[in-house]
Amino acid sequence: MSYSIKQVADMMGVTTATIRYYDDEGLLPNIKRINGRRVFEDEDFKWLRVLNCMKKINMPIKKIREYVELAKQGDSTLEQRYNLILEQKVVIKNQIEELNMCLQEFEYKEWYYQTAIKAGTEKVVENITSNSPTLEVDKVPKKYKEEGK
Amino acid sequence: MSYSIKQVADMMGVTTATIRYYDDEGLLPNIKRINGRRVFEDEDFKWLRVLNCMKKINMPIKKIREYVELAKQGDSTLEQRYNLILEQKVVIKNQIEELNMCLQEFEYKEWYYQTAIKAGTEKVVENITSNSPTLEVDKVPKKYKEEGK
DNA sequence: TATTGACTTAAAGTTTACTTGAACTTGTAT
DNA sequence: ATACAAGTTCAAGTAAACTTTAAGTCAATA
Repeated sequence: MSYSIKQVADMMGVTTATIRYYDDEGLLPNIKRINGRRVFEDEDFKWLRVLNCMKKINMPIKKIREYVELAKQGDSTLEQRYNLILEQKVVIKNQIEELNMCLQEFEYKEWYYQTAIKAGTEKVVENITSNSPTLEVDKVPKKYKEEGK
Repeated sequence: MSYSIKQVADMMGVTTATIRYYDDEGLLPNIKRINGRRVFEDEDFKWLRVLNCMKKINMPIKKIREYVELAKQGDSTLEQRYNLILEQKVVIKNQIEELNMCLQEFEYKEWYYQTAIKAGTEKVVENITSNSPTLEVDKVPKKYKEEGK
């Protein structure tokens, strides 16, 4: 089967302009063209799935392109790509952990508002609330920093 | 106890300029001043913890400010704030689910590269790989869309 | 044959979230 | 007394990731 840019855009939940932008940025190597139009094949979805993930974990386009460039160089970069994947696994796991902390905070807030709504005021709830200055800070740096450029 | 802008910035993992920016954007209401300097107290950390979470789930500043504005209006907005929290809980849960899908994809990739490295080439692994066009699309829209403004 | 709709490129514009710079104030240490 | 570190405001600058616009191509349908 083959797919138009619009079909792929819909599958990824973005606009066709965004797909073209990704292509311009070198994130979509080797996409077939027919009469100048991009044609996506089943084979291309292997990479599109990974790209989709990389976008979701907020990897910057520049970093995704680095991976693409490595892949284009073939077997000599297998180790590098493997390491990149391992690093990203750590990033994902940390993100999940942080989100779980946030979920807890929001579950507390849920209870907080339920209690306040019952009482008709939040004055009642406030003196129960903890106010110790503990903040959940990233174990891993904010977003992705340049690691020597 | 009271804390300087620098101490709070460090706790949140951002710069003092970012804290000032948040303040300018109305995300830090009622911060005490001594000689014009911001002074944070234990009480303020209740909100800072929530703010920290809202940032981590990528709530746009505009949306966070909406919540702050509601909170400033007092008990009459309890229901609205409760609903906002419930919505955000859904967002967090979806994000966690998506990240788990990504983790799986990356775990597959980990195996992929281990296998390829052993074989010395990825040619061997490629014909095992699935190439069906299934993409994990957001159940919840990309980021936060305007919900009627 | 004419129109329509989906595609194309290239360049400019927009949005968000900071970041930086310049000029100034204040409390503490030498 | 003087310097320095850490704070302040306000305005302008930056980076990333799209988004929009303009002008054009192409295949299929009325």
